[in-house]
Amino acid sequence: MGDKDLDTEAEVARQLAIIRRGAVDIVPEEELEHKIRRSVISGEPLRVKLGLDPSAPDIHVGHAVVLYKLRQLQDLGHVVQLVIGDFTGRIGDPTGKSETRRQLTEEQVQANARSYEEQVFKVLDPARTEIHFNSTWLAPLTFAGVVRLASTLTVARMLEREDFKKRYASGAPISIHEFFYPLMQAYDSVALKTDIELGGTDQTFNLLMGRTLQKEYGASQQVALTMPLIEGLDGVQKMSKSLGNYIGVSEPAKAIYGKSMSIPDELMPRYYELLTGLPQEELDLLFRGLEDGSVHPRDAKMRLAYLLTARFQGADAADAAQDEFVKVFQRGAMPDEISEFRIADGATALYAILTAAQLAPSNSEARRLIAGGGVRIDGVQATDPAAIVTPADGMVVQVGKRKFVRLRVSK
RNA sequence: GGAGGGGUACCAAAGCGGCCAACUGGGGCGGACUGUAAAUCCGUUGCGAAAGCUUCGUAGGUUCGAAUCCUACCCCCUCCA
Repeated sequence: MGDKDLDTEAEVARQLAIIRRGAVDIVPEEELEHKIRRSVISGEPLRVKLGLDPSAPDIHVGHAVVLYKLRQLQDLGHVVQLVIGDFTGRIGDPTGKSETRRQLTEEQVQANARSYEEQVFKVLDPARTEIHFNSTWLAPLTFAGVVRLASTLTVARMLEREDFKKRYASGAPISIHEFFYPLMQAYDSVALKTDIELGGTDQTFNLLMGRTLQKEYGASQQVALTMPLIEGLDGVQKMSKSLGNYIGVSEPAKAIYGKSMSIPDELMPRYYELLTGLPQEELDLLFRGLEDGSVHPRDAKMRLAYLLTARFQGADAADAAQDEFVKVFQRGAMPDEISEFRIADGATALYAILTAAQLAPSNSEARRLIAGGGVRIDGVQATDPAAIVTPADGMVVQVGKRKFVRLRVSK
């Protein structure tokens, strides 16, 4: 074996190690190794696919886990194929939700795609990213083509999929067309000659379907690379928009910072591992410090919050968010910037002000908040639900720990 | 197609003629403690300033009075075909 071969093998091993880090599963791993070796020798980058749902362009930190992995692959010289599922989105995701997905217009799809780009490029390298729309190859399929697609697998095989299995077992309805969702996603891989497809562990079935279908169509089979689904702010449920336990990558710096600070301590290592990209040695050091008590969990979390905020909103914004956090929550002072609310001059019921300024959803709720001691005016607790207040220009009304509004009196 | 069971607030789940705006648990919100963590404790959780008004699958009916009884309809589940 010559030096060149040694170099090649070292490079293959290096890439494998990086790709493996944090991944739940690589199926099959030997194939990935072959693909990498071929790529290293030929200088041809691997094509790495990620499918995106066109209807929900709100990327949160949970998605970022996968994006980070993609970024690592890009840094290894490979190319990312983002597939906007504009066609897929039209027939409904088999999530078991009853409401039928509404059809998106061309304009909406385009707008969502742009929104995706903006968010995704906070992590990905645009120079190594291709964006595709799967209507390009799915829309022209004839019925014969569709039948051919469908003939590649059996109902029993489809029912291996967890949510189908459950719904079938429990007697919940499964529409035939839902079977096409995995098929279409798999066909994307055929059309794009994908080498590796990424996804959360919930995507395992779909990713493997890609392999099956590629084989059916005589193409080289992709490797399925799954990443963990990260828990949301509550520390229990998977991060998702519908559960409201997410940190959105486009949220204001303050929100990203604050939400990060509110995660349970137990979740910290996971977030550090999956979202910060810090070197393993540094993580080990940190985790050891947390265990033996030499690092205060609060400080570790502040650093995490800072890293996340800086990643998605820039270092300057992260600095400001951290200063603000220390000021408002650790020292109990007022934030620098408080949104303003215009109010007419003259005595008004406090609860009415809260409702009008959207600090409370209804007058009844506002009254409860006051009675519960959750309302402050210029830092002074107000406890009388029937209180009448004469608003002064600049007066700050606060609900709970984090909601502030400055009153601006219009004459 | 046949037989049975069920639809109650964000979720789960009591209530089965007045004491029910509806037990209880979870979740949410607020307070105390703190590190906007966890755990714990307390309060609160339809709207309305109030009087009161609208809620218990939908629409009618019985009654002084219904989430509770009757009728029709819709939906779900279990077993059988």
